[in-house]
Amino acid sequence: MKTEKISELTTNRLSVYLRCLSELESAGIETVSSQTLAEQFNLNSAQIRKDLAYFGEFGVRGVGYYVKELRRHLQQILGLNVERRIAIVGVGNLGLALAKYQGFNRDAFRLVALFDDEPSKIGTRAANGLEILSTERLPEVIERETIEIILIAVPAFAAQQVLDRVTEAGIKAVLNFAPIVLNPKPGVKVKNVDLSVSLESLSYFLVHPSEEAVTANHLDLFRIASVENGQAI
Amino acid sequence: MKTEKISELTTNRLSVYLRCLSELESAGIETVSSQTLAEQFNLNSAQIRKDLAYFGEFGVRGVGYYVKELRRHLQQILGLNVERRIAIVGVGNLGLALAKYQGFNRDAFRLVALFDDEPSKIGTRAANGLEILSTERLPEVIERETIEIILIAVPAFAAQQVLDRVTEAGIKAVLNFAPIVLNPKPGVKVKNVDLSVSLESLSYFLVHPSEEAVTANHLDLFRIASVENGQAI
DNA sequence: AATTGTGAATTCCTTCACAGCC
DNA sequence: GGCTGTGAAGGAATTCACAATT
Repeated sequence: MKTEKISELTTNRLSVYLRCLSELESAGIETVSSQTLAEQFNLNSAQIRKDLAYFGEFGVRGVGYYVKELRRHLQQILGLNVERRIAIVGVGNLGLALAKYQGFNRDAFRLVALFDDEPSKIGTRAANGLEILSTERLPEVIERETIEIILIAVPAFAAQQVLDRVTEAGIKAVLNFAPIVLNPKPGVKVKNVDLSVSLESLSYFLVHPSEEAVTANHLDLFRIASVENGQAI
Repeated sequence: MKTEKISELTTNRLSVYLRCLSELESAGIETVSSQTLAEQFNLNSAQIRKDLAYFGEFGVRGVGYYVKELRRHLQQILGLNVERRIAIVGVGNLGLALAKYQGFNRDAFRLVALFDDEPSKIGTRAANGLEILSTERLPEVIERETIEIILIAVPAFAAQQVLDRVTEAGIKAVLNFAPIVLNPKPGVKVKNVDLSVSLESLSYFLVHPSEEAVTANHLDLFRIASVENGQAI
C-alpha cells in the first residue's frame, strides 16, 4: 500500500470495477483476472492491476482476484462501508428525478433532505415523502442530519451561492448539475455533471467523425451495478 | 489550422469556453484575453490558447479575442450552427426530467421523439406534448426525423440492446445515463453520465480528504450558458 | 501455466517561456 | 505594453514487458 496521490480517473474506475464485481458475485463467480475485467471495459489489464495496487496486494499470482474479497476491499476504499447521507438542493425536474432515481447504491447513499427557494414548493412533499425545506435551513439541517454530500440542481445563476452556503455548513463533497464552473474553497471537492458540455462534445464528434474509434469511456461519469426491475430509470 | 486529433478534454473545454463567451456577449463585452478566461475556470491561459489554436488563429496579439467572432467560430467548430435533433429512449423519472430540462441550448438541440418499452406508456404524451413511441419504431423514426443523437435513459440491463438498435439505424452519437459500460461499434461515440461513479468517487474523497485541492474540474461534464428564469432546472 | 505487481517505456496532456505581432 | 501562438519542457496517465509467485 503506497501513499501516492490517487487520481480521479482511478477512483472513477474503482467504482466501475466495484459494480462489475457485484455482478460477478451475484452470478456466483469466485475469481476474476485483470484480463477478464479489462475486456469488460475496453481497458488495458495493467491499468486495472495498477489501480488496485495503489491500495494493496489483493491478487494471487496464477489465480487472479477473489471476487468477494476484492469487492469488500473496494467498498472499503471508496468509503461505502458506512452510509453516506445526501441532500438535493433545487427541486425542479432534475432534482425530482434525482430524488426518485433508483440507479445508485441505496445502501451506501441515503437521501435525507430536499431544499428549494421557491415559496410555493416549501413545505410540500415530494413523491418519496420528503418535505421540501427552505434553503435558509441548509446549515441547521446539514448538521442535524449529518449530511455529507450535496447535489446541486439549481439554475446556473444560483449555484455558486448554494456552494458557498453548504461549504459554510461544513460540506466537503458536492455533485453539481448546474451548467456553470463553480469555484470551491480548498478542501471541498466538486464534481460536475454538465449536460450541455456532453451534448456539445457529441456534436463535435458528429462533425469530425474521423477522429473516433472504440475507446474506453469512463473518463467521464455515471453508472449502475445490479440489474434493475424493468422500469425505466 | 492543424489536422491533429483533438482530445475529448479539449472539446469539453471548448464547450465551456463557448458558454462563457455567450455570457460575455450578452454583457456587451467585446474582447477577452486568454488570461481572463483562464481565471474563470481555474485553467492555465496557455491551455486555452492551445485549445483554440488547433482550429485557427482567432486571436489578435496585444488585444485578445473578439468575443462575438470567437463565439461564432466555436459554434461552428462544435457543429452548433445546424440544429441537432435528439431523442430519448426510456421515459422514466430521468428520461422525463431530461425531456423537460431547460439547461441545454434549445437552438442547437431539438428533442423530437421519446421512446419506451412499457406498453402502458406507449401512446401517452409527456408534459411537453411528445407522444411516447414503442422502441420497435426506433429505426423508422430515427430515419424519418433525421435524429442524430440518442439519450439512453433505460435500466442498465436494457442499455446495450438499445445501443445496438440505434447503431443499426445509423446513430453515431449517444449519451448514456444507464450505469453500465457499453460496447459501441467503431465510429460510434458514446459519452457516459454515471451517477453512481460520481457519488462513489465523492465518497472516496470524503475518506481521503488530504488529496484534495482547488483544481479545474471540467474534465468530467455538464453546464449552462445564460442565466435561467429562476426556476430550478 | 497462469497471472500478479511493477519498473521502464511510451503516449498524452499541461505548463513554461519567449519570439512575434498589434 | 500586452497578448497571442507555439516549440520545448515537464508532468501525468497508460501500456509494455517481465520477474516473481502460486
